[in-house]
Amino acid sequence: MIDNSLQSPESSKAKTILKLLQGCNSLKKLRKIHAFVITNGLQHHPAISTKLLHFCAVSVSGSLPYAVLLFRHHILNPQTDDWNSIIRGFSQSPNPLKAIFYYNDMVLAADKNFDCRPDSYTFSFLLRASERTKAERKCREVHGSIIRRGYEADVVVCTNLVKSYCGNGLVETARKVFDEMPVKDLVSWNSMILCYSQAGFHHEALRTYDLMRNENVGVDGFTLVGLLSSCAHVGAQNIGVEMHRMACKREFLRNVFVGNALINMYAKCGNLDAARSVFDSMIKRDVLTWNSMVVGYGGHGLGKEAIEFFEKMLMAGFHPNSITFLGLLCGCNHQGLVEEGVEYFHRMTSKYNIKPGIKHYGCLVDLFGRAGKLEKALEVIKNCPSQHDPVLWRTLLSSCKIHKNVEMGEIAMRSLVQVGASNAGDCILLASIYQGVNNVDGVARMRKMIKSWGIRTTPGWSWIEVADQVHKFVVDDKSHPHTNEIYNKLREVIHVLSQLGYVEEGFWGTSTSSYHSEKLAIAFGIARTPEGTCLRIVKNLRVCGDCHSFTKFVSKAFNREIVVRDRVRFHHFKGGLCSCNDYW
DNA sequence: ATAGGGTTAG
Repeated sequence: MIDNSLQSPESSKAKTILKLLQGCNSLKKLRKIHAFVITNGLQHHPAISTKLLHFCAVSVSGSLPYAVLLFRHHILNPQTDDWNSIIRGFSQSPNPLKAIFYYNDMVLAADKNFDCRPDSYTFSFLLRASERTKAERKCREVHGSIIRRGYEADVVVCTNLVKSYCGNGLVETARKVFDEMPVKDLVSWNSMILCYSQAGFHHEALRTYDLMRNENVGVDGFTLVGLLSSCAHVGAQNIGVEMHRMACKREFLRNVFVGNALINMYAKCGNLDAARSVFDSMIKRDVLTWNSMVVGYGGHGLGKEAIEFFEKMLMAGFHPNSITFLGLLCGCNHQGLVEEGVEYFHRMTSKYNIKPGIKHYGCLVDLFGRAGKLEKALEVIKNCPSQHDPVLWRTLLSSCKIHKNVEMGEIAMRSLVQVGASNAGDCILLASIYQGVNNVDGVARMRKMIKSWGIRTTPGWSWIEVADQVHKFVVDDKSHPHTNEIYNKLREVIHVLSQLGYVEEGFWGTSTSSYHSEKLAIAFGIARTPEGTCLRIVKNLRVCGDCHSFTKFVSKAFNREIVVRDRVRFHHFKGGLCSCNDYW
């Protein structure tokens, strides 16, 4: 029957239809073609129905419901290709679970019909579906099927498997699959690196690159983007510079993704000049390029520059998005540009139709709070759609600490308790507010609260990059292989500083014998880098008053520029002063 | 005929 139809005059019609399908770019045209197919009795012509199905299921101008219709009624005996089309269609649809259902049907059908066994393509689509459904059990099931059907050596299938496990939060399992792959190509390596980077395992990402280098699979733009993102997160500028060199050598600089990632890396490592020069050298830019600069300046507390770039961005014809405004507002915050910040906050909605998110409200609360307009800050929280968010109250609480406002601090604390989100950090904040006004009872109450809850604060850590190695320290860290050297150096540094007037501040006025992680990192940096080298520290919490003062003294006494990136912003220490003007 | 990879904020 098939052969007959190809021999008959209808075969020329079939050819026409296939050609029409190739140029089809809308559902409307598709319906016309389909009508033509039916009037000519060609709906069961295998080449045509398969092509039609593929188009409907996969093409952007196709239609998945239409594909289902074709699959059910026109394709009498679906083959692997047909199943693949429908599974692929659903795997990228809003309902990826259906892809898995179709796969189950396919397996049943394959018991009777040899022509519709799943192949490596099927598994690629299926894995994408199981990644998107966020069902780790499904992912494991699919893994089982892959092994049973003998595809565990297929590079593409395994790369998808790695991605799928990672997407489901099973990074270790993904790594195991990756390690067991008999053949790994450039894409597999890139995927593994990107997975780590996206999961926040930045050191693993960088370590994986070290392994990759020995494998002769090369490097491309994708590799660099993943690695640069991790460099940015851990503040590894030396490695980032190495990537930059590589990008220049291989002409990856035309690649917008690479350029953006470079700007971000330099900005996050505290080197805005380098970020700027990458920006200037880029031939093509997009919103992310501009955002990276605005966010870069904003994060450094350079509100004026952030605004300047924002205005340039508009003139260049780019549309700002919610991230642009986050950078802009952040810059206004740290420079105390209250009027400007408020103005941009309103313009965000009125002119650009961007709904402010919780972060934007947080910026506004911070903007008022930092500037001492605590009533205004409170008003913002009360008028905000998500006024039960602990982050906003916590922001207000820290503003109260800056301005030593007990009453407002208690309001913020009460709200935190009310929404059931108060933690030890909040108690410490309020305690230091009490401490500031010599309210002994208050301090004691907070101490008791922390004790009775038995909650511990987030452990702090600091990173420093010395000679292409990132070293991590926690409070009173003794795990570093050169602990003795570091502690000796630190004691020596403190001795030098104390002769210049530095006094160690204890927690709540008590003397303390503990060393915060950044002190250890700085001591290590001084011990291990040549004089004059800039030290770059990244830490997960805010800088405390004592460490801030310590770092200022170090920058002067040891003639070092020190860049500290804390959870919120950058501090550039130089000659005994900090770029934040002691306001952070 | 049909496959796998991308950066900001959090």
